[in-house]
Amino acid sequence: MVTLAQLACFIAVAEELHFGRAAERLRMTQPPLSRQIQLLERHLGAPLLDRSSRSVRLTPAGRAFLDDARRILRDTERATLAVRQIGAGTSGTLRIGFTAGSAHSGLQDVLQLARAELPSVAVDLRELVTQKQHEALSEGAIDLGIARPASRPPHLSFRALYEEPFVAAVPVGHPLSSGDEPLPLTALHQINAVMYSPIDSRYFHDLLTRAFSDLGVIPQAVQHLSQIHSMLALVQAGWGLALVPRSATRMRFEGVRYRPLRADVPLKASLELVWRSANDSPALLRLLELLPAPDDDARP
Amino acid sequence: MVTLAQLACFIAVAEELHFGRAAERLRMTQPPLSRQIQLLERHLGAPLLDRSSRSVRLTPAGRAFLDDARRILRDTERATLAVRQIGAGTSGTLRIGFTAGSAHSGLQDVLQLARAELPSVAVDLRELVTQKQHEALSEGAIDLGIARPASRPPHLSFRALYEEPFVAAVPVGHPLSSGDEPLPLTALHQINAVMYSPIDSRYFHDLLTRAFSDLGVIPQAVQHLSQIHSMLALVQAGWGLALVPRSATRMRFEGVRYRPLRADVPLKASLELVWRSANDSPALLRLLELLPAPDDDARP
DNA sequence: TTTCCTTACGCCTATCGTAAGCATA
DNA sequence: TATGCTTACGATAGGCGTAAGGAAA
Repeated sequence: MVTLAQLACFIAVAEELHFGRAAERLRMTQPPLSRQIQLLERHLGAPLLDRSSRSVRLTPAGRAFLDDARRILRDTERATLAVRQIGAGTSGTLRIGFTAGSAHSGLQDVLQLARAELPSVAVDLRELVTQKQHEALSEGAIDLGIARPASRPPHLSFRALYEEPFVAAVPVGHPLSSGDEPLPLTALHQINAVMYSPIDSRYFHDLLTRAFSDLGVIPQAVQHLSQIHSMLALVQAGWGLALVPRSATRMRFEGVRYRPLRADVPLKASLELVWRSANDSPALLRLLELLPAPDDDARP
Repeated sequence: MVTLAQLACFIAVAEELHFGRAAERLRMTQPPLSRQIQLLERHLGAPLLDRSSRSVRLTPAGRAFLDDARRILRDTERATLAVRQIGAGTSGTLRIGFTAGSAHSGLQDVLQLARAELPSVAVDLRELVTQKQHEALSEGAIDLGIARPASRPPHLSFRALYEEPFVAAVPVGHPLSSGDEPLPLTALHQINAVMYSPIDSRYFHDLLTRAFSDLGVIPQAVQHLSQIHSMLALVQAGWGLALVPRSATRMRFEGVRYRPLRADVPLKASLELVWRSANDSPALLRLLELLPAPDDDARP
C-alpha cells in the first residue's frame, strides 16, 4: 500500500528536483529516499520522476500526481487537527435545552462562557420544559439541559447552576405598589394573584404553594399560567400581582412595578445543569469543567 | 505520522463496530488491529472509539474522523488510478500538429486510432506546415507532428505514416478530361497547370519539379498556390489542371474530374510522424506503439 | 574528476501472529 | 462461563544509515 510518508518523500523531491536536498529537508539520507520513491513508483505502476544522474524532472504522470499528493497530505493534516480539537472539546456541537425562564439568567451565563472559551463549538438551542429536557437527555437528543430541580433519575447527572429570590410584580395603582420596603409574604393574604400552572410550571407552582401554606397565607388565584411574560401581561392589565424570579425584572412592562420580598422569605428559584452521565461529548465535558460553582444571587 | 493503513483499520472497525470482524475483513488478527487503533488514537491525541469489552461505539471525534478517513483513502485510490492511467498512456493530453493535406489521410488514421484505443486521452489539434511543426516539437509545444518529409534534425524522431500517388484534377471539357486510361506524366507537357508554391508547399513543389525535369516535361504554370482546395477551385474555373494527392479526391468539386496517373509515374506524396526523441509522454509512446506500419496506397 | 542517483549490506525498529490476561454479561 | 478487547512476547519484514557502484558533464 502507498504510504503517506512516501507521498511526503515524493513532494519533497518534486519540489527540490534534487534527491540530496530533498533528503536533507526530510531529515534523512539520500539512499532510503531513493528507495521510497522507487517503491512508490512500483506501487503506482508508473514512473513519476525522470532522473538522469545529472538532472531530476517530473514525468507527466508525476506532475499530475504531485497535486494529488499535496492535497492528500493537506487533507490528512486538516483531519488530524479537527479530531484533536473535537477530542479536546474545543470543537464540535453542543445541543442545549433550556426552560423559558432560564433565558434571563442561567442560559446567558452558559452561552457567554461557551462563546468565550469554546468559540469553535457550535451551540444548538431548544426551549424545553424540565421534563422534556430529561427525556431529550435520555434519548441523546440534547447534550445539556438547563432545568428546574425535579426528579433525579440515576442515569442523569446534575449540578446547581443558579439560584435567585423572587420579587413581586405589582400593577401601578395597586395598594401594594407604593412603598419602598421589602414585602413580607403575608402581605399577599387574600390578594388577587396570577399563579403558576400546576402542570406546565409544576416547579414554581409547588414551590409557591408550599411557601404559602407553611405561613398560612392564602392568595386569591385569578389565573394559572406557565409563561412568565404572560403572567406579567395580566399584572399589567390589573388582574393582580405575581411572584416572579428576580431575573424576570429584565423584562420591563409599562405600568408594572417590581418590589423585592423580605430577606426572610424562603423562596428561591433554582436552575440546574443536567446531562446524561454516560455522555462522552468532549465539548460537554470541557464546558462542565469550565463552568464555575453558582455565585448565588450576585446579579439582579 | 498517521498512516493510510491505520485509516483503513479505523474505517473497518468503525463500520463493523467489532474488532474481530474488522480484523477478519482486513485479513489480520485482532491484536495488531487493536494496537494500530491505539497508535492512531495516540497520534491524533484523541480517542476515536469507546470500547468496553462488550461493545464498540464511535466517539464524537471518531464520527467526525470517519468521514475524513474515508475521503482520504478514496482520494488516494483515485490518484493512484489516475497516475497508472497516465503512466500507461491511456490518459492525459496529446498535442498533435498536422499539415492541411494530412487532414484527408494520415491525420484521420491517427485520430481514429487514438479515439478507439486511448479514449481517455484528450487530443489537441493544430494545423501547421511542416517547418512550423518541427519548431513546435523542438519547443515542446506539440507532442506529435504529421508532416511532409523535410530536414531531419537529430533531436527529432521520424516514422513513415502514409504514402499515396498523385492524380490529375482536370476541368470537364479540357482535352485531357476524356478517356479512362491512366495518364502518363508526359501528357502534361506544355499544358496549363496550377502548381505548388515553392515556399509554403515546398515539399510538393520540389517533388513535382524534380519529376518533370527528370522527364524533360515542362508544364505551363499558370499559378502557384499552397492550399489544395484553392488549386482545385482554379481547376474548376478552367485555368488548367493540377496534380494532387489521391486523398484529395475526397473533395468533390463540380466540374472537376480526377484521372489517375500511370503506375510508372514516380510521384508519391508521403506523410511522416515526427516527435521529439526526448519526449517521455506516455500517451505519445503508447500511440506510437499502437500505430501500425504504413499500408501504402490501400486507400483512395 | 566531480556530482549525484542507485545498489549493497548490516542494524534496528515496528508489525505481525500466537498465547495469555482480564473485564463484562 | 463465554465473548471479546488488551497485553505480552518471539519472529520477521521493512526502513534507515553507511559504504561502494556507476553514469554524465
